[in-house]
Amino acid sequence: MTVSLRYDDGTLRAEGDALDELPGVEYDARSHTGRAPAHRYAAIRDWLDRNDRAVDDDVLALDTVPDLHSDYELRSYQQDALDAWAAGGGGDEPLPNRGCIELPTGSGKTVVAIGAIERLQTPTLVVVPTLDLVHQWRTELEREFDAPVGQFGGGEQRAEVLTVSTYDSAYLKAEDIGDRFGLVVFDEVHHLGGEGFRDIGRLLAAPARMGLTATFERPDDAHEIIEELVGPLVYRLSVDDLAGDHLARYDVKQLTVELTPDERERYEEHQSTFTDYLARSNIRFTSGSDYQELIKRSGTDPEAREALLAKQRARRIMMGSQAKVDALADILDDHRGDRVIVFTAHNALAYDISERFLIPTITHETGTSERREVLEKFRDGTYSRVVTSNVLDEGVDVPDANVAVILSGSGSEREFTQRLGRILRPKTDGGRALLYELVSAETAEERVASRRRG
DNA sequence: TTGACTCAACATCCTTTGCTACAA
DNA sequence: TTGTAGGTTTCCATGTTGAGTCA
Repeated sequence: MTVSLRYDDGTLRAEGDALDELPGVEYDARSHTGRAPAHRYAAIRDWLDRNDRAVDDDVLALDTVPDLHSDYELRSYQQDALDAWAAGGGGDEPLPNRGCIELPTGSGKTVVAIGAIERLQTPTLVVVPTLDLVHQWRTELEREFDAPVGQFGGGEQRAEVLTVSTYDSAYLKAEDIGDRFGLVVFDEVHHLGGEGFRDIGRLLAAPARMGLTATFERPDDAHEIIEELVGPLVYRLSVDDLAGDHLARYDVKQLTVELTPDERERYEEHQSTFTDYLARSNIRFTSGSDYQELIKRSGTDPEAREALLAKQRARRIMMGSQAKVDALADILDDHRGDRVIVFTAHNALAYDISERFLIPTITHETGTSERREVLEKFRDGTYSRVVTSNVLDEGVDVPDANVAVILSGSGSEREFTQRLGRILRPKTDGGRALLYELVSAETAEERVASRRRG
């Protein structure tokens, strides 16, 4: 009656009796073997243990770990988050050491993971979206633990007891290394909802899983898949919960500006090209995904294509209106002594601002060395202002500022939260941070702006 | 090691009105 | 009656990143 479990290239192989009772296992009667995606390992083991079934478990191949001890003292909310995670939660049969934690940028998410590593004393894989974060995590882990730290990504492929990987490299290697870790930490776990990246979660057998993010929910509802792969949201604090204690207090000022008559005319023309097409072709946006229908049509229907292009042009006008640039001039004037980051939605606008106000700019076209130089000079005070598009939203260690100006942006709540996070590091003088949001009156931007505020 | 390139993957992209079929 | 879910699978454009290749 013994059930034997093995890891086999990203799946679990089960042999024995009554395999069809096991949760998530597909039984093949001919070969008398069962198969399940590797992420079901913890649930299957849990079921077997609860039903007093004998198990020959050879799934994990874990290296022995040195004593993983960190001197870090968790803040009370970090401790609460760690405890909630250890208890698991949600669902009918919650599994321990599983779940996602939502904490604002700058509140010390890394430290919660370090606490988990120390508690479990098991080989751990940390998965992060960018190489910048790979380096930050390596530095952190090497400082906290007396253990070698390996890396997947950025040209290195070396596994150690503690290993940091990009999502891309984890995707490529998951099948090979899926049995070598007892704990996996997904930093910026919302990425795991991506169509391809979710396979990483499926192919790993690690029973303990932690997801960290500042914005758990996804507009496409893929966080439900994340809950299945990592665990439910077990702990959550918002920026407002920590403002004043561990993050700076802040104010948001929304400034409404008018289009010039010429801009207004062009905006209305493009916008109506778009809406006229919608009316004519009977397209209704009853759900968010209906926009896909329009995009699909534009592949074959020139009018649909023209409608979309017109919409693009209208967006560009409202997002980069003259009045916004003028308002920015006033803001920069009012904040001569402050450290200001200006955000735009389009590179062209970022370059315009850069030229007009002589502010250094960072976009994805900025090379690594130049980028490093600009950030370094912003950090040491040589520059007090930076203009950027979407580059600094996530995964880059950006020096603190106290004023942010959103000249234009998408309706994404995530983008807004990340941009706000850039100014929330506690101020030495206890001062408040200030975020300006510029919105063109009577345009679709009013709706966009309200959407991103949740 | 670096830099320049290509490629693939991911994310956002949206209007305010009310179709159609089916289940509770 | 009322409320809720609903077929299809791919991609107009822009921004961003990591991996891989080649010099």
